[in-house]
Amino acid sequence: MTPKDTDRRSEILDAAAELFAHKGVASTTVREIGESVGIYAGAIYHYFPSKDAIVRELITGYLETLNAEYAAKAPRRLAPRARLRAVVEVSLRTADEKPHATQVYQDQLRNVRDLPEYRRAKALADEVQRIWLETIEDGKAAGVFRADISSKVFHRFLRDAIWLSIKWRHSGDPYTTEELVQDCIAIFLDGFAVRRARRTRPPAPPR
Amino acid sequence: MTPKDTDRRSEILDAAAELFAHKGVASTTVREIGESVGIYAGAIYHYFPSKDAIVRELITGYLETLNAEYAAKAPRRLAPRARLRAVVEVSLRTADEKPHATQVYQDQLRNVRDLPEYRRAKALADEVQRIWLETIEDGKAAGVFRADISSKVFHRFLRDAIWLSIKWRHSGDPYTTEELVQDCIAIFLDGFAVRRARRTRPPAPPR
DNA sequence: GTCTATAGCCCGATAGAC
DNA sequence: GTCTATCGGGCTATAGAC
Repeated sequence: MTPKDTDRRSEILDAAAELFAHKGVASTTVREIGESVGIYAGAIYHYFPSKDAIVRELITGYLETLNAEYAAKAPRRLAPRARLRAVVEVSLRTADEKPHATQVYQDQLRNVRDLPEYRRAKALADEVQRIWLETIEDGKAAGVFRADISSKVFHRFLRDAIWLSIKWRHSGDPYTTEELVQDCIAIFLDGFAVRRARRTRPPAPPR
Repeated sequence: MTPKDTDRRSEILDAAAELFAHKGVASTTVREIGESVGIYAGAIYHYFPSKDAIVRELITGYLETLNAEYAAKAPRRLAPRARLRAVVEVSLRTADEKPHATQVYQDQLRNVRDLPEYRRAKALADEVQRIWLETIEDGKAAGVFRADISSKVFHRFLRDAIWLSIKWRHSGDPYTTEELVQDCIAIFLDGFAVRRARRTRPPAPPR
């Protein structure tokens, strides 16, 4: 495959991602994808065997990046609070860098997770969940997270809040990802209620 | 309109809601809606002028119910913490009672909020948001909620966590709505971290 | 009020020229 | 590698019989 092919391929992938994220996969036509990169619909099929193959590649690529980033930036040796912060930060930064793929993943996974073509995507998604739950369980075992709330419930609340943040951010906000990470950790770990008795621990160091 | 008409109409509405929620609006055909109530596609158009009119009625009905319940169960005279709890509880119970309409609303609102046919739905959605923000701002003014976190950010996190809970619940869980409300309030107000210094206030009274 | 039948349109995907 | 042209099919919505 020549470099030109690679360029064109990823051009198509990017254009499709943007359309899918904006209008939904079902409502986006192959013709529209072609138009937005300046070729005819038929030519798309020179690079991808089907429309669904584009969706699949977007989702798989997103999940691969996410898992690689978790492994690099949120290793198990970190203290639970620091590791959870790292997991949150990686998730938000990845959503920042690949907002369209993130959106497509969230919109589509439920519809496709049981299809045999998506076996690999499902395995990658399961690994993401495993890392989240391990982080939470380790924190409970260390006594820094509350044992009276189910790990799965906490995981889902936090994950959903993070996922959906891509729908209300990027509107030209001055609100940075770093601020979002801080607010996220502040709310989910320390709560929105004003504390009667101040905690003795200093705030988490900036990174 | 005879009672039989009314029955048939809401039968169609319910069947459509279930299909829309499960497969997405775009991927659900009018034929399928007809099949699931035992009539032909053409007959649907005797009750609704278009497929979109069904979607619109579902969304508007959901938002009307939600606003009415807020007014009844979460009046402004409640203390901020109690009112926030009531808003959360009403939101979760309404999602429980109309899971399909809730899902359709969440899936569709972004796509349709600027369409003139959805002016009324948008106004109702704006009122929902106004109540949430008022509750949060009142709590800040009373000194029971943290002033260092943006009300909008907190609102979005909490709202998204609640909304998405319909996607992972109702799987025959023994986990009740009441437990979910409690966990939700516990996490979002008091945080998931173990507290070094115990709060002097007793736990919120059950209702 | 519900049926059958179909108009009219757009879709994903393919074939073959260049 | 991209074009033009088109196939086969599914869609929403309509028309007219009963």
